[in-house]
Amino acid sequence: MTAAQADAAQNTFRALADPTRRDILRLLGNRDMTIAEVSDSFDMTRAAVKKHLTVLSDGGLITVRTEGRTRINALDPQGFAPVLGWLEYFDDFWDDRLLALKSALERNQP
Amino acid sequence: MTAAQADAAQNTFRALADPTRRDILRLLGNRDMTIAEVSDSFDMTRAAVKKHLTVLSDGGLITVRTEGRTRINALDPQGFAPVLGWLEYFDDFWDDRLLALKSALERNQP
DNA sequence: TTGACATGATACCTTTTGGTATCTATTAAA
DNA sequence: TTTAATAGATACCAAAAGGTATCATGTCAA
Repeated sequence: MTAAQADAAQNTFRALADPTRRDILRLLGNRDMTIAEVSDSFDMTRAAVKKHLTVLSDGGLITVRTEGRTRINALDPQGFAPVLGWLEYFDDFWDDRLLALKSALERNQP
Repeated sequence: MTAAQADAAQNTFRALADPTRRDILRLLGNRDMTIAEVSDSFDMTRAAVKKHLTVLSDGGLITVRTEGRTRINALDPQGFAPVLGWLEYFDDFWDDRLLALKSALERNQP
């Protein structure tokens, strides 16, 4: 792994470490949103949400496009690649029992 | 997702957010190790490594067993389940192009 | 052009995090 | 039974993280 790739992975892992940011990603999985729209879902100031969006952008997990005076935040699924790549190192350890557990967890999620 | 599951996921994501801890997991993927053995691979005190191991244990990513006066740290692959489960929420977004990218990343990793 | 709206930027505060230094407890061996 | 090795616990420190408040900037509309 190159140094740049390692940094990218670090930014991505860091972005995923905060529960608010993970919730934001789920929101953006439903539809693109402005900062104001994202902020409506959280009990914090827009400035705080903006900081989270910046971290998510640094992690490559979202992209932002400007439309007039609004800025639209969109999920970027490719941003997950560094994490998936890192996790694959452990593929040998994931047996059928673990995959079953993973599926069970998935079914319990909203 | 229950509150307990959410907490477990948080502890796991937090454990993965630090590059030293991700390196420790890779080390333990090769073989089980004592704290002293893990410490040999890093330029920091055993106390610092011990803290990282505690965070990894809180995240469910390693288990510890006592043998005489040594404590053996071992990778626990089941600890990845909350992360894999969370990531699966985005499965719909992972198209062939992304999977190809993921494979490319994997090939470049040591 | 004025005014309202959507956002960005900065300063500041508190808590958490990653680290060291130091002390204590337990276990194996001479 | 000393003595050395392995590890846990605690206090402490600097830096980073998450948050608020405030001000500046750009854009649309009357």
